Amino acid sequence: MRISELSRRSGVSIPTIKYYLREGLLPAGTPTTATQAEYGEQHLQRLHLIRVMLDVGRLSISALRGVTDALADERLPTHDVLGVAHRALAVRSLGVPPEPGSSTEVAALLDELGWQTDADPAIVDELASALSALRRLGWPVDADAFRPYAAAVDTLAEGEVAYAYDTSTRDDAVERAVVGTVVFETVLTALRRLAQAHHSGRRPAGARIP
Amino acid sequence: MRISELSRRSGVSIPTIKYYLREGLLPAGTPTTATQAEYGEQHLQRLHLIRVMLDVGRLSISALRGVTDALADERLPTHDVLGVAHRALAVRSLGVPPEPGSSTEVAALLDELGWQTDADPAIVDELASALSALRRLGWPVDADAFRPYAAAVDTLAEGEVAYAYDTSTRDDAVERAVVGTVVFETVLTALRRLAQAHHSGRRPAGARIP
DNA sequence: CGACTTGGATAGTTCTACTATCCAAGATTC
DNA sequence: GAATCTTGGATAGTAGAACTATCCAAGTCG
Repeated sequence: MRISELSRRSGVSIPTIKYYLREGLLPAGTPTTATQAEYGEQHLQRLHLIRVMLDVGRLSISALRGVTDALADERLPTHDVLGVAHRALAVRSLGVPPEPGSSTEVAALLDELGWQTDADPAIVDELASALSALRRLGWPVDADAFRPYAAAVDTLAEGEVAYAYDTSTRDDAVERAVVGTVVFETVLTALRRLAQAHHSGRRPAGARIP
Repeated sequence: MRISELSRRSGVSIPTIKYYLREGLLPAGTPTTATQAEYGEQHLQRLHLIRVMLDVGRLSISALRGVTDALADERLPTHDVLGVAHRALAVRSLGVPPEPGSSTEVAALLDELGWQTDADPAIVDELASALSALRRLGWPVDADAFRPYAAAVDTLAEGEVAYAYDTSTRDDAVERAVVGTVVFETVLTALRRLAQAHHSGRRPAGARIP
């Protein structure tokens, strides 16, 4: 198919597709003549993937490029591509600088849980940053406050990883991991807010502050 | 204190503070003369809150304004302010339009869980949108796939709501709810990613796709 | 043959979150 | 009390992100 059909079937405008091509998010089609190229089903799938990452996952174009670059590097084994993709998904500059010691505190908790703390120092820093932000706002919390949250996501993550690896090709595994991480993240947070509304509504009226 | 001290103590530049004043995120100080005003500790606290919402929570200025506007409306009881704040936090235009029927499907699940589905139709739509996005990418999922996620956040949300209401003033309760929702959301997703890395690392090498 | 399409390049737009500059009134310092 | 900040308020400018529009020469289709 050519670009106009790709645009029609994906719902993405031609200028935007050209933009994604320029940015390297979408691999170039196979050229048929000097000024024309052919696109396949994988381009359509990739476009859907891009839209989901951008719209549902709120990823930036540059984070997305990190993922697609890893996908494009044929030499990398699945596990490494997953790592790269995972790191690309996690890029978020921490606005609140972590106070000294908070990273160690978080790392100690993770050690205790048996999780590798060296896997991704950026995420550890993010947790430390969240902890520091809470303290700056006057919340008397330590890393133990994160324990129930860790417990809650542990089993979820196990199933997700199992599902990601349960496929035949490297690209499928990476796509599953990326989609699962991003989409189910919004599912998780949406459900959490609904659960909060549910429990907030169940509070007896007397417990409410007038 | 005057603006320069507020800037020094908060770490936010004077032009930015002026910007927040213009945007109505920060209430004006009490004017001492025609061209000067006095700011208090609550302004400092509000600035910290704003920075956490923007930096940790990735909220937009307009979403933040929704929260601060609700806080500023003295007539609203706690529960309503929480509702407004909650809705302001949830604004995210769903890029993938939900397919027909998917909202009903999600609503059915929520009903079964005993959660009010009418509380916030926007969040239900968001879940429906996520479901549609997954299907568009070829995942054979239905709303039941969300069940373990709902179970995981249920107890978390219960504790969070209890903590938010366990305070003396309306503003404190709202601040707790907002901070808790936003900061612990990043905690939750960061921990989920660490848990994924942990379980991915535990996979036997043979199970990895080359 | 002539209208339309294509890939590629370049420039322009919209939105968000600031940042810079200016100004007159007031405060501070000498 | 004069000279030098500082302040609050207004207005304009900036950087980055994610598109969007326009142009063009080469090629395709009826």
